[in-house]
Amino acid sequence: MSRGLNREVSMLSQVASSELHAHFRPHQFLAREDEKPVAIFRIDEGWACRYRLLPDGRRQITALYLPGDYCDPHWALGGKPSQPIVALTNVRATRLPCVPPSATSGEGQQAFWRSLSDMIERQTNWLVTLGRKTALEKVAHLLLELFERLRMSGLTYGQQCAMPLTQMEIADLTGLTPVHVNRTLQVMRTRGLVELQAKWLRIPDLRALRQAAALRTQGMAA
Amino acid sequence: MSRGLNREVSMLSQVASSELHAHFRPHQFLAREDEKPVAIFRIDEGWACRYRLLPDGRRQITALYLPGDYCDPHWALGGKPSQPIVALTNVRATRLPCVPPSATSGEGQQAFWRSLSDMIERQTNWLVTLGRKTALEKVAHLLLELFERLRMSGLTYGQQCAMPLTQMEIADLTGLTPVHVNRTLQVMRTRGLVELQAKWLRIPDLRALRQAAALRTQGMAA
DNA sequence: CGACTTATTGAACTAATTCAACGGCAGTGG
DNA sequence: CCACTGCCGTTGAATTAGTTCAATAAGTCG
Repeated sequence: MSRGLNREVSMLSQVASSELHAHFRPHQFLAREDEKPVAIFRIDEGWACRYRLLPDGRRQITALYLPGDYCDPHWALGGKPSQPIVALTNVRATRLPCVPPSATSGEGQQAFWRSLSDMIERQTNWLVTLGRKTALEKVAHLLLELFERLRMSGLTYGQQCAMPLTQMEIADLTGLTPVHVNRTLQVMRTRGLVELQAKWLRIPDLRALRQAAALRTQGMAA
Repeated sequence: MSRGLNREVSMLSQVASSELHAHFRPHQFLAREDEKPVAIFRIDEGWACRYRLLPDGRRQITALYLPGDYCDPHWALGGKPSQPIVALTNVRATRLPCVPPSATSGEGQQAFWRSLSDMIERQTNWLVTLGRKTALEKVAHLLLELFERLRMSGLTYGQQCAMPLTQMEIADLTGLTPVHVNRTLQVMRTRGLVELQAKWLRIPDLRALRQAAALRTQGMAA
């Protein structure tokens, strides 16, 4: 999924609306801002993100969608997409009906609510990180979250996982500049916190990285 | 960043569980971290907030609850409070049963879902602000959001509304230091963006403040 | 008043940004 | 094949937005 530049003949971004499956190439939109309530996608393969662009070009990515994620779950609450969603890699996704919350029940919906709940929780954690943490803590948080989310989906291999993000994308996720992301990653590498090369991430010491991310409670000098 | 100085009082924070109404004084908890799923409160009067504290004392406030808000709506999705909620002023609140999403319908629930949806939307906006905006934009965003939320509840008086937050609380909301909040407010005052004194906020030019906040360019056409 | 919290100001400092340049690598096109 | 182009990662130097430390004023409340 990382670099498989699959040259597709069709420039159509979506298959016919009656179809369940869709796929997208990097930079293609899964949803546009203020668009009509389209379907909700479940990502089957690849990465996507939601973001907002400020008038002067500053960009902040506000959610990352990995395989298994719904995209975007909170539309089911009645909102319209207020931010575009774009593919970061090649993406395979499944189109799901956009159900109102009161009309839902059953097993699949249970998973869906949990997914929404998780997204809110992650989002809240990022408020703390963006508001109060240092560059290194921010990047550590991101890489750790990626690894752990992928691990939950069985997409890690020992201490490793795919990491297709460019440093500029990492910057837009962490609220830093690409240059500073670069320098921060170098520090993390020399400290042995991460190994990151050729779009693969290896985390030698998960505990140390958690410590560096200052995520939840941890013992520190009193 | 705000130093430790965590002086949350640990008095009894709730009235008897059979009662519908509860009230809290500043620094009292409406909910504690990782507590059992208690009731959901609807704030009837006063302000409260949800926050996270880092081991070294840095604090980030992750949600602000104003009159009319549910506290916290996303618990209905099955999560437990992962962050404490504390009263910022005197608070009157109504205790509501914690309903599972699948068992809900009707008029009141409609409002509840919209409330959750709004909270997610606001939270997403804050990701952008904390990640990518300048100090002045951050503070402008906060004051603007406060004013517009209070206006929706009929709690504004012309161009004015209550603003009980201390500069330190503003700092913990915007991810700045209290000192820098002070200086930023002074700049905003001299630019005529806000008048702020004696816990009252006046916004002479709403449009100018919106501009300064670099929010989405759209008047919220009441 | 006295104790405390909050607001304000100055000066030194630093984490992160900005600007600019260079090298590698992949895709493109002759 | 090679040159060309664009993107991405890397590095250096100068700058700046925001922090930190410290001290003083101003409000609040018993």
